[in-house]
Amino acid sequence: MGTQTIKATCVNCNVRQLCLPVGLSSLELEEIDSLITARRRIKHNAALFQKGERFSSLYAIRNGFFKTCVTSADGLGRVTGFPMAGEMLGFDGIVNDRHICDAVALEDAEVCVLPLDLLEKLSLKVNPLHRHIHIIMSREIVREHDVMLMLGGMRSEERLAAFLLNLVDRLHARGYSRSELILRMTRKEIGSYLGLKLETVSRTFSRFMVERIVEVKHRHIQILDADALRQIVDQSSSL
Amino acid sequence: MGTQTIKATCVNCNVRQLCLPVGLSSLELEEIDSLITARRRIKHNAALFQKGERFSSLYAIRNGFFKTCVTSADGLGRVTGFPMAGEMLGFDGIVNDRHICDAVALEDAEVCVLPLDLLEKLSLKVNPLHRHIHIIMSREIVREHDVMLMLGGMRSEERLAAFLLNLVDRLHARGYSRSELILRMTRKEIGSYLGLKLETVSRTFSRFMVERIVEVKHRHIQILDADALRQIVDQSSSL
DNA sequence: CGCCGCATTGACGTTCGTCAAGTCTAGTGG
DNA sequence: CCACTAGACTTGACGAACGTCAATGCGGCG
Repeated sequence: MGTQTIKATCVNCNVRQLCLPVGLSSLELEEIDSLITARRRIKHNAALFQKGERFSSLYAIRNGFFKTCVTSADGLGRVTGFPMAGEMLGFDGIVNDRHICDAVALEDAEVCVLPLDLLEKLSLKVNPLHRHIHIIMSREIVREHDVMLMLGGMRSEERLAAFLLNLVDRLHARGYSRSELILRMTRKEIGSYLGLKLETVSRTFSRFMVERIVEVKHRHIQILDADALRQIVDQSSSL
Repeated sequence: MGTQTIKATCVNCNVRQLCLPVGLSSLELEEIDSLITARRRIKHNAALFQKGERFSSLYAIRNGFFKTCVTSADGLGRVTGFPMAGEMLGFDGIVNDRHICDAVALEDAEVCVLPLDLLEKLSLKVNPLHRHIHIIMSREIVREHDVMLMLGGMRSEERLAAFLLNLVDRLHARGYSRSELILRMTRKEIGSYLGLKLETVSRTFSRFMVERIVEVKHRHIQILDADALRQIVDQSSSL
């Protein structure tokens, strides 16, 4: 089993164009590699971290697909995001030194562990890194911003259309088709993320099928008319 | 008019316990003061920055009350936050070098201008500052996180209750009453923030009055039963 | 093969949005 | 000082969108 011990580095990572090291020189890249103290494999349905857990590190997803969710007191939880390979997790934990949500793998996954204090030390040396962290956090702020706008002002069709377009765009940036995708999450999880009940998600999918906008076969989605989806998103109601 | 030129510094700022300098030594505090190149006075209804405007600086609110909003294509906009004295603005602009929303003063206000590149340079010298920026951005991520949960899963009463409690808490941290407040925004702006129509906001206020939970006289709010409000928030519907 | 979780579909109820009328308030100018 | 007005707010009647409850279908896994 010697092949299993091939060192996983940023250099041989297939999402290095999307992840933390974008725009760094190969020298700087090695510095980052040196800071990654560990990688963790997370099995399907296992948690990378959980609400209340002590914060110490950020995580970069090397491969796999996650959901972030809060499992509220009443038992049921709410999904707040679906991060995928090349994206970073854990920023919620910095402010109070504890994570405020769970991160659960929706398929077997692997992440790079980035201890924040090491990252901060390193960014004293590697100058672009400094700005880089700010950019990634700003991106997360903007992402949540967009979700807020969606949740506050869109109706079910608009939400689901925006959701599908967002997913397929991000997948396309990772080399996948821009018209086909496999959903890694249940209708309930989609609904939770979109602020809808699972039945509404299901009905809306059905409506899209009738209108020949998408082809839905359980979790396999084919986008037949991306322009129609974009049009639906754009007509998002005022408020 | 000599008194007008008194230098405004962090040292004599009455929100220094809440703002960027928390936890810094007086020496470090002076460093921060040296980095604040300018202060800006923003008149009621004027914009501190606007969507599309080039990003260069973060802003710390010295006094006054703002709303952040996106004025969408269709004319009407959506409010995404109500930052107040001691809080920071502008993180949305870092990622794409342009602001993605407007920041508008809801009363005459004054802000400290913090150019990001100077801030980054300074945090090479002043070590705690480094972590501090991360904490403040993390706080913003968590704040938006909470808004997402509200917008996705709460009904009108729960949203308004959460809104009032949040406002009064933040005002209390600034030395104001924990049971009385003056709303600086219209019903429409509240509704926009909460994902509700202004009529619904008005009706919900009325219901709270009937139940003797709050006393509402236009924009003057008196909280009669904070526990009842907290109870309403806690029973937020599942999903 | 049978079970169980996920998904779809239908009938019905609730909540909130829409439309509209009318009130209140602060600000303006005679 | 007061009438006038515009904008903010309140309230009511109605309708649309989504949630709720329930029955049924489907597929994967032991």
